Amino acid sequence: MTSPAVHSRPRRRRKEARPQELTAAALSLFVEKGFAATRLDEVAARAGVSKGTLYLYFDSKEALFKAVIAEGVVPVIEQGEALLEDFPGDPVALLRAILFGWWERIGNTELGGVPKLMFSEARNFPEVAAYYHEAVIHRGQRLIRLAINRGIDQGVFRQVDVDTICNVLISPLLHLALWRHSFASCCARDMDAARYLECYFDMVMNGLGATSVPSGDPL
Amino acid sequence: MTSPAVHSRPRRRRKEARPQELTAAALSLFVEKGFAATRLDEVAARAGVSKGTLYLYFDSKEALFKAVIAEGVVPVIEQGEALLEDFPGDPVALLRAILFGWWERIGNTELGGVPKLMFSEARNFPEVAAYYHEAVIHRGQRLIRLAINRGIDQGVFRQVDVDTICNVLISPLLHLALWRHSFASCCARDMDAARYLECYFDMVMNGLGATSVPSGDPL
DNA sequence: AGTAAATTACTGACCAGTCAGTTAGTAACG
DNA sequence: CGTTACTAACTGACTGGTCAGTAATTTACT
Repeated sequence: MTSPAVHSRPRRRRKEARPQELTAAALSLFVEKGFAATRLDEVAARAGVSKGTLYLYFDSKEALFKAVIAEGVVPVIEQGEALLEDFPGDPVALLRAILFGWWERIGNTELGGVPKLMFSEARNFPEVAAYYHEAVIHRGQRLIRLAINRGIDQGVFRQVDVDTICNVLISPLLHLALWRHSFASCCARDMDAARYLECYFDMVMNGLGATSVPSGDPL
Repeated sequence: MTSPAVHSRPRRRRKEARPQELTAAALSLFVEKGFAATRLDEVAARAGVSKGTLYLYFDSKEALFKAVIAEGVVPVIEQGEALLEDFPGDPVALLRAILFGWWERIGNTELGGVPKLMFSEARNFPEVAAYYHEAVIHRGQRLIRLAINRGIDQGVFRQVDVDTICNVLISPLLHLALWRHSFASCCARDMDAARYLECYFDMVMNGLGATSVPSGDPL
């Protein structure tokens, strides 16, 4: 037989671990190069298998996309919901925990590229977009809404249009994440994240008319 | 404007008007379908010519992209700079004019799709991104910065991190524009723009500690 | 006629998805 | 423990379609 280098070919059979390995590889590449520009050959190669194998676990490129979201982002939302469930601190600390937690667990990780991915591809893949909207956006909005409502009920925040302000509040965080995965690569000065976050949160608390602004870090 | 092709053969020679017709068609399609998903055949067809003609005026798809920005967005920035030059009102009115003007002239028009386009493609076309950053983003940031500085100088706004807050302030507007060109298509409820803008501007003014008259420390 | 403007037909690279074939692992038997 | 028989994981060459960019040709205006 042809017998190519036998030494470095593990070529194990790993039915159990494959899907996670593939979605992890796909996440990296999608975030790095965009969905359209990522070839399935590359995804497979990074996961250490061939493209054919990828198709044993996922029906299509789109199905892989959906799996990336389900494996990567949805669990973080669930963590957030758990946090809200039994949070000890005041509403300001809660809101800070949610917003800064988003940054730490999504924005400032590889997952921070997912919002860009979704904005870019929502129109091309409406089914994936609908799933993301339901499983991530909607639930994320709910988290912020509940935190603000708690603050209003306690008289810590002034009366605001809660449904609308959820989207305003998350905007600067999304913007920072989008920036990092687009212009930051090619335009010299990166935004200073810590400075940006403090400036942002300070303005938001003033904007909400927060009556007590603790400086301690809840996370 | 153009005589609507009476089936037989318009096939006129219109060297002067072609570039604008082509960039206009390209803008529509890029915004509608994304850059990668837009075929040059379509762009040419919408402009009423063939693909070969397109290549008489633009060297490549990327060159067309750049032209779309130069023709579409840059002039609006120039308008903004003219506005700043001789604006009669107070800093609050100026900032409102800039931010709401952005929405009216960019966000709420076809051009509102350009930020999404840029975030999506910045990494794939670093040269275009660099041009956009220099000709649009940088100059836009400067507009907001000058307005805020004017407010701080007059004691109308509190002291803030001006360089950073420019990016925070534009975020919700970008977010609304991005939303409209992505999830809005497939997820039932569109955001109510007027309501969103008022809620946003109200929060921002509170966040900046805006007062009509210079006064003592509000906190 | 001469030439600028535009069209049409073509090329070559690219890539999602397929499938006939290969190999790693495992069980059954001696 | 070794051999054989079997199965499921895996492979990679191939297909069919797409599309940016080019070249040959035709049309319209002076």
